[in-house]
Amino acid sequence: MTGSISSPGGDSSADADLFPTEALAYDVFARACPSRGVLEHVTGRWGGLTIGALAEGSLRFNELRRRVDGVSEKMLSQTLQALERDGLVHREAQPTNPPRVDYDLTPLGRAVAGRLLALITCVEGAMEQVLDARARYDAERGAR
Amino acid sequence: MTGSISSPGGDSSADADLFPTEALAYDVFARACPSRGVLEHVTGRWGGLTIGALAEGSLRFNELRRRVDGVSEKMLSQTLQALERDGLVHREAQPTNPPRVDYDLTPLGRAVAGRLLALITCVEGAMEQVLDARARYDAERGAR
DNA sequence: CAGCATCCAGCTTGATACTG
DNA sequence: CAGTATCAAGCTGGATGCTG
Repeated sequence: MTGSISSPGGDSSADADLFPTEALAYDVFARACPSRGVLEHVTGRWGGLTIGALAEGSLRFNELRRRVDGVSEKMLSQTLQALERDGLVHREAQPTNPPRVDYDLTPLGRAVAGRLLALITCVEGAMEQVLDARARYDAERGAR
Repeated sequence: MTGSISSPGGDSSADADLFPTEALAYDVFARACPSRGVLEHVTGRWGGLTIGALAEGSLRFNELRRRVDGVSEKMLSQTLQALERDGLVHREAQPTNPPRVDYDLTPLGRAVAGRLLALITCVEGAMEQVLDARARYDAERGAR
Protein backbone atom coordinates (compact mmCIF):
# COMPACT_ATOMS: atom_id res chain seq x y z
CA MET A 1 0.00 0.00 0.00
CA THR A 2 1.42 3.28 -1.03
CA GLY A 3 0.39 5.08 2.12
CA SER A 4 -1.93 8.07 1.97
CA ILE A 5 -5.60 7.18 1.63
CA SER A 6 -7.37 3.82 1.38
CA SER A 7 -8.82 2.43 4.55
CA PRO A 8 -7.00 3.68 7.67
CA GLY A 9 -6.43 0.56 9.67
CA GLY A 10 -8.84 -2.00 8.35
CA ASP A 11 -7.34 -3.60 5.27
CA SER A 12 -9.96 -5.51 3.35
CA SER A 13 -7.55 -8.09 1.97
CA ALA A 14 -4.58 -9.25 3.99
CA ASP A 15 -3.25 -11.11 0.96
CA ALA A 16 -2.68 -7.85 -0.85
CA ASP A 17 1.01 -8.22 -0.06
CA LEU A 18 1.09 -11.29 -2.24
CA PHE A 19 0.43 -9.14 -5.26
CA PRO A 20 3.11 -6.47 -5.02
CA THR A 21 2.09 -4.35 -7.98
CA GLU A 22 -0.12 -6.70 -9.92
CA ALA A 23 -3.76 -6.84 -8.95
CA LEU A 24 -5.15 -3.71 -7.36
CA ALA A 25 -2.57 -0.95 -6.94
CA TYR A 26 -3.50 2.34 -8.61
CA ASP A 27 -4.29 4.67 -5.79
CA VAL A 28 -4.99 8.21 -6.99
CA PHE A 29 -4.26 9.57 -3.60
CA ALA A 30 -0.66 8.49 -3.88
CA ARG A 31 1.52 11.11 -5.40
CA ALA A 32 3.36 8.76 -7.71
CA CYS A 33 0.41 6.76 -9.02
CA PRO A 34 -0.09 6.97 -12.80
CA SER A 35 -3.83 7.11 -12.26
CA ARG A 36 -3.33 10.57 -10.86
CA GLY A 37 -2.01 11.65 -14.24
CA VAL A 38 -4.95 10.21 -16.11
CA LEU A 39 -7.36 11.81 -13.69
CA GLU A 40 -5.65 15.09 -14.32
CA HIS A 41 -6.05 14.70 -18.06
CA VAL A 42 -9.70 13.88 -17.58
CA THR A 43 -10.50 16.58 -15.07
CA GLY A 44 -8.00 19.15 -16.20
CA ARG A 45 -8.97 22.60 -17.34
CA TRP A 46 -9.74 21.45 -20.90
CA GLY A 47 -9.84 17.67 -20.66
CA GLY A 48 -13.20 17.50 -19.01
CA LEU A 49 -14.82 19.94 -21.36
CA THR A 50 -13.34 18.22 -24.38
CA ILE A 51 -14.62 14.85 -23.29
CA GLY A 52 -17.96 16.37 -22.48
CA ALA A 53 -18.18 17.87 -25.93
CA LEU A 54 -17.22 14.63 -27.62
CA ALA A 55 -19.75 12.73 -25.56
CA GLU A 56 -22.41 14.20 -27.82
CA GLY A 57 -20.79 12.76 -30.89
CA SER A 58 -17.90 12.95 -33.28
CA LEU A 59 -16.43 16.38 -33.92
CA ARG A 60 -13.72 17.89 -36.09
CA PHE A 61 -10.88 19.93 -34.71
CA ASN A 62 -12.32 23.35 -35.32
CA GLU A 63 -15.80 22.28 -34.36
CA LEU A 64 -14.40 21.24 -31.02
CA ARG A 65 -12.55 24.51 -30.75
CA ARG A 66 -15.78 26.42 -31.14
CA ARG A 67 -17.64 24.17 -28.74
CA VAL A 68 -15.18 24.35 -25.91
CA ASP A 69 -15.45 28.03 -25.25
CA GLY A 70 -12.12 29.70 -24.66
CA VAL A 71 -9.71 26.94 -25.57
CA SER A 72 -6.76 27.90 -27.74
CA GLU A 73 -5.78 25.68 -30.62
CA LYS A 74 -2.58 24.83 -28.89
CA MET A 75 -4.30 23.69 -25.73
CA LEU A 76 -6.93 21.76 -27.63
CA SER A 77 -4.29 20.01 -29.66
CA GLN A 78 -2.33 19.17 -26.55
CA THR A 79 -5.40 17.98 -24.71
CA LEU A 80 -6.52 15.77 -27.56
CA GLN A 81 -3.11 14.19 -27.83
CA ALA A 82 -3.06 13.36 -24.15
CA LEU A 83 -6.53 11.86 -24.30
CA GLU A 84 -5.71 9.92 -27.42
CA ARG A 85 -2.58 8.56 -25.82
CA ASP A 86 -4.59 7.47 -22.80
CA GLY A 87 -6.95 5.63 -25.11
CA LEU A 88 -9.97 7.76 -24.30
CA VAL A 89 -10.25 9.54 -27.62
CA HIS A 90 -10.01 8.13 -31.12
CA ARG A 91 -8.50 10.25 -33.88
CA GLU A 92 -9.54 9.55 -37.45
CA ALA A 93 -7.52 11.46 -40.03
CA GLN A 94 -8.40 11.47 -43.70
CA PRO A 95 -5.47 12.19 -46.02
CA THR A 96 -7.52 14.50 -48.20
CA ASN A 97 -6.91 18.08 -49.13
CA PRO A 98 -7.91 20.06 -47.22
CA PRO A 99 -7.36 17.58 -44.40
CA ARG A 100 -10.25 16.34 -42.32
CA VAL A 101 -9.81 14.89 -38.87
CA ASP A 102 -12.60 13.54 -36.76
CA TYR A 103 -12.40 12.93 -33.06
CA ASP A 104 -14.65 10.73 -31.03
CA LEU A 105 -14.64 8.81 -27.80
CA THR A 106 -13.46 5.24 -27.50
CA PRO A 107 -15.59 2.81 -25.48
CA LEU A 108 -13.33 3.52 -22.54
CA GLY A 109 -13.72 7.23 -23.17
CA ARG A 110 -17.47 6.87 -23.13
CA ALA A 111 -17.35 5.07 -19.81
CA VAL A 112 -15.33 7.88 -18.33
CA ALA A 113 -17.50 10.49 -20.01
CA GLY A 114 -20.57 9.02 -18.37
CA ARG A 115 -19.12 9.50 -14.91
CA LEU A 116 -17.75 12.88 -15.79
CA LEU A 117 -21.06 14.09 -17.15
CA ALA A 118 -22.81 12.86 -14.03
CA LEU A 119 -20.42 14.99 -12.01
CA ILE A 120 -20.86 18.01 -14.26
CA THR A 121 -24.62 17.71 -14.17
CA CYS A 122 -24.51 17.38 -10.42
CA VAL A 123 -22.42 20.52 -10.09
CA GLU A 124 -24.59 22.46 -12.50
CA GLY A 125 -27.68 21.39 -10.61
CA ALA A 126 -26.14 22.49 -7.34
CA MET A 127 -25.24 25.95 -8.55
CA GLU A 128 -28.04 27.71 -6.77
CA GLN A 129 -27.04 26.18 -3.47
CA VAL A 130 -23.43 27.00 -4.19
CA LEU A 131 -24.22 30.62 -4.97
CA ASP A 132 -26.22 30.86 -1.77
CA ALA A 133 -23.40 29.33 0.23
CA ARG A 134 -20.96 31.78 -1.28
CA ALA A 135 -23.16 34.73 -0.46
CA ARG A 136 -23.41 33.60 3.15
CA TYR A 137 -19.68 32.95 3.37
CA ASP A 138 -18.81 36.34 1.92
CA ALA A 139 -21.30 38.11 4.14
CA GLU A 140 -19.75 36.69 7.29
CA ARG A 141 -16.23 37.31 6.13
CA GLY A 142 -16.81 40.70 4.60
CA ALA A 143 -18.52 42.03 7.72
CA ARG A 144 -15.57 41.38 9.98
CA MET B 1 -28.50 29.63 -23.93
CA THR B 2 -25.02 30.88 -23.54
CA GLY B 3 -23.71 29.34 -26.74
CA SER B 4 -20.99 26.70 -26.85
CA ILE B 5 -22.27 23.25 -25.99
CA SER B 6 -25.80 22.03 -25.14
CA SER B 7 -27.72 20.13 -27.79
CA PRO B 8 -26.79 21.22 -31.32
CA GLY B 9 -30.12 21.48 -33.03
CA GLY B 10 -32.60 19.37 -31.15
CA ASP B 11 -33.75 21.23 -28.08
CA SER B 12 -35.65 19.01 -25.71
CA SER B 13 -37.85 21.78 -24.36
CA ALA B 14 -38.98 24.56 -26.67
CA ASP B 15 -40.26 26.54 -23.72
CA ALA B 16 -36.77 26.99 -22.37
CA ASP B 17 -36.87 30.52 -23.75
CA LEU B 18 -39.63 31.33 -21.31
CA PHE B 19 -37.15 31.01 -18.47
CA PRO B 20 -34.38 33.39 -19.51
CA THR B 21 -31.93 32.84 -16.68
CA GLU B 22 -34.10 31.22 -14.07
CA ALA B 23 -34.53 27.50 -14.44
CA LEU B 24 -31.68 25.75 -16.16
CA ALA B 25 -28.84 28.11 -17.21
CA TYR B 26 -25.41 27.14 -15.81
CA ASP B 27 -23.54 25.74 -18.74
CA VAL B 28 -20.02 24.61 -17.84
CA PHE B 29 -18.97 24.78 -21.41
CA ALA B 30 -19.43 28.51 -21.46
CA ARG B 31 -16.36 30.39 -20.46
CA ALA B 32 -18.16 32.81 -18.18
CA CYS B 33 -20.39 30.36 -16.35
CA PRO B 34 -19.81 30.22 -12.58
CA SER B 35 -20.31 26.47 -12.69
CA ARG B 36 -16.99 26.24 -14.48
CA GLY B 37 -15.34 27.71 -11.42
CA VAL B 38 -16.99 25.26 -9.08
CA LEU B 39 -16.10 22.38 -11.32
CA GLU B 40 -12.51 23.57 -11.23
CA HIS B 41 -12.55 23.63 -7.46
CA VAL B 42 -13.97 20.14 -7.40
CA THR B 43 -11.76 18.63 -10.06
CA GLY B 44 -8.70 20.77 -9.48
CA ARG B 45 -5.35 19.34 -8.54
CA TRP B 46 -6.20 19.16 -4.84
CA GLY B 47 -9.94 19.68 -4.71
CA GLY B 48 -10.82 16.23 -5.91
CA LEU B 49 -8.40 14.49 -3.60
CA THR B 50 -9.51 16.55 -0.64
CA ILE B 51 -13.15 15.75 -1.25
CA GLY B 52 -12.27 12.13 -1.77
CA ALA B 53 -10.42 12.03 1.53
CA LEU B 54 -13.27 13.71 3.39
CA ALA B 55 -15.75 11.30 1.85
CA GLU B 56 -14.43 8.72 4.28
CA GLY B 57 -15.25 10.85 7.24
CA SER B 58 -14.38 13.95 9.22
CA LEU B 59 -10.72 14.90 9.35
CA ARG B 60 -8.59 17.54 11.00
CA PHE B 61 -6.29 19.83 9.07
CA ASN B 62 -3.08 17.92 9.55
CA GLU B 63 -4.78 14.59 9.13
CA LEU B 64 -5.97 15.75 5.75
CA ARG B 65 -2.51 17.00 4.94
CA ARG B 66 -1.09 13.54 5.56
CA ARG B 67 -3.87 11.82 3.66
CA VAL B 68 -3.62 13.88 0.53
CA ASP B 69 -0.13 12.92 -0.46
CA GLY B 70 1.95 15.84 -1.62
CA VAL B 71 -0.27 18.76 -0.76
CA SER B 72 1.35 21.74 0.93
CA GLU B 73 -0.37 23.43 3.80
CA LYS B 74 -0.86 26.50 1.72
CA MET B 75 -2.62 24.62 -1.03
CA LEU B 76 -4.70 22.60 1.39
CA SER B 77 -5.75 25.71 3.23
CA GLN B 78 -6.62 27.42 -0.01
CA THR B 79 -8.49 24.40 -1.30
CA LEU B 80 -10.50 24.01 1.87
CA GLN B 81 -11.48 27.65 1.85
CA ALA B 82 -12.71 27.43 -1.71
CA LEU B 83 -14.69 24.30 -0.97
CA GLU B 84 -16.11 25.78 2.19
CA ARG B 85 -17.14 28.90 0.35
CA ASP B 86 -18.86 26.77 -2.27
CA GLY B 87 -20.78 25.02 0.47
CA LEU B 88 -19.24 21.61 -0.14
CA VAL B 89 -17.17 21.41 3.01
CA HIS B 90 -18.10 22.28 6.55
CA ARG B 91 -15.47 23.70 8.87
CA GLU B 92 -15.90 23.20 12.59
CA ALA B 93 -13.44 25.14 14.70
CA GLN B 94 -13.15 24.68 18.44
CA PRO B 95 -11.75 27.69 20.33
CA THR B 96 -9.54 25.51 22.49
CA ASN B 97 -5.82 25.65 22.99
CA PRO B 98 -4.26 24.15 21.03
CA PRO B 99 -6.92 24.77 18.41
CA ARG B 100 -8.82 21.91 16.86
CA VAL B 101 -10.55 22.20 13.53
CA ASP B 102 -12.56 19.44 11.94
CA TYR B 103 -13.55 19.34 8.32
CA ASP B 104 -16.29 17.27 6.81
CA LEU B 105 -18.54 17.24 3.80
CA THR B 106 -21.90 18.95 3.71
CA PRO B 107 -24.83 17.03 2.21
CA LEU B 108 -24.12 18.82 -1.04
CA GLY B 109 -20.48 17.89 -0.73
CA ARG B 110 -21.42 14.26 -0.28
CA ALA B 111 -23.56 14.34 -3.40
CA VAL B 112 -20.63 15.70 -5.37
CA ALA B 113 -18.23 13.29 -3.70
CA GLY B 114 -20.33 10.35 -4.81
CA ARG B 115 -20.05 11.35 -8.45
CA LEU B 116 -16.42 12.20 -8.08
CA LEU B 117 -15.58 8.89 -6.47
CA ALA B 118 -17.42 7.07 -9.23
CA LEU B 119 -15.20 8.85 -11.70
CA ILE B 120 -12.04 8.15 -9.76
CA THR B 121 -12.92 4.49 -9.37
CA CYS B 122 -13.67 4.27 -13.06
CA VAL B 123 -10.31 5.76 -13.96
CA GLU B 124 -8.44 3.55 -11.53
CA GLY B 125 -10.20 0.53 -12.93
CA ALA B 126 -9.28 1.53 -16.45
CA MET B 127 -5.60 1.96 -15.72
CA GLU B 128 -4.52 -1.24 -17.36
CA GLN B 129 -6.29 -0.36 -20.57
CA VAL B 130 -4.84 3.13 -20.38
CA LEU B 131 -1.33 1.84 -19.90
CA ASP B 132 -1.80 -0.48 -22.86
CA ALA B 133 -3.10 2.34 -24.99
CA ARG B 134 -0.15 4.48 -24.05
CA ALA B 135 2.31 1.75 -24.93
CA ARG B 136 0.71 1.34 -28.34
CA TYR B 137 0.61 5.06 -28.93
CA ASP B 138 4.24 5.50 -27.97
CA ALA B 139 5.31 2.54 -30.06
CA GLU B 140 3.77 4.00 -33.20
CA ARG B 141 5.05 7.46 -32.52
CA GLY B 142 8.50 6.51 -31.32
CA ALA B 143 9.14 4.31 -34.36
CA ARG B 144 8.63 7.05 -36.90
C1' DC C 1 -2.20 22.53 16.07
C1' DA C 2 -3.99 25.48 12.51
C1' DG C 3 -3.14 28.51 9.85
C1' DC C 4 -1.50 33.39 7.24
C1' DA C 5 2.10 36.31 4.71
C1' DT C 6 5.76 36.62 1.62
C1' DC C 7 8.92 35.45 -1.89
C1' DC C 8 10.08 33.41 -6.07
C1' DA C 9 10.97 29.39 -9.44
C1' DG C 10 8.76 27.19 -13.08
C1' DC C 11 5.13 25.26 -15.41
C1' DT C 12 0.98 26.42 -17.92
C1' DT C 13 -1.21 29.25 -21.05
C1' DG C 14 -2.26 32.30 -24.76
C1' DA C 15 -0.53 35.11 -28.95
C1' DT C 16 1.58 34.96 -32.93
C1' DA C 17 3.63 33.13 -36.90
C1' DC C 18 4.42 29.34 -39.89
C1' DT C 19 3.64 24.52 -42.41
C1' DG C 20 1.43 20.68 -45.09
C1' DC D 1 -8.45 22.74 -42.37
C1' DA D 2 -5.40 20.88 -38.93
C1' DG D 3 -2.09 21.47 -36.78
C1' DT D 4 3.36 22.71 -35.04
C1' DA D 5 6.95 26.09 -33.22
C1' DT D 6 8.35 29.73 -30.55
C1' DC D 7 8.21 33.05 -26.92
C1' DA D 8 6.67 36.19 -23.16
C1' DA D 9 3.77 36.57 -19.30
C1' DG D 10 1.09 35.14 -15.52
C1' DC D 11 -0.61 32.23 -12.43
C1' DT D 12 0.29 27.95 -9.59
C1' DG D 13 2.22 26.16 -6.10
C1' DG D 14 6.23 25.11 -2.84
C1' DA D 15 9.48 26.73 0.80
C1' DT D 16 10.11 29.50 4.57
C1' DG D 17 9.08 32.19 8.54
C1' DC D 18 5.68 33.92 11.82
C1' DT D 19 1.18 34.10 14.73
C1' DG D 20 -2.46 32.78 18.12
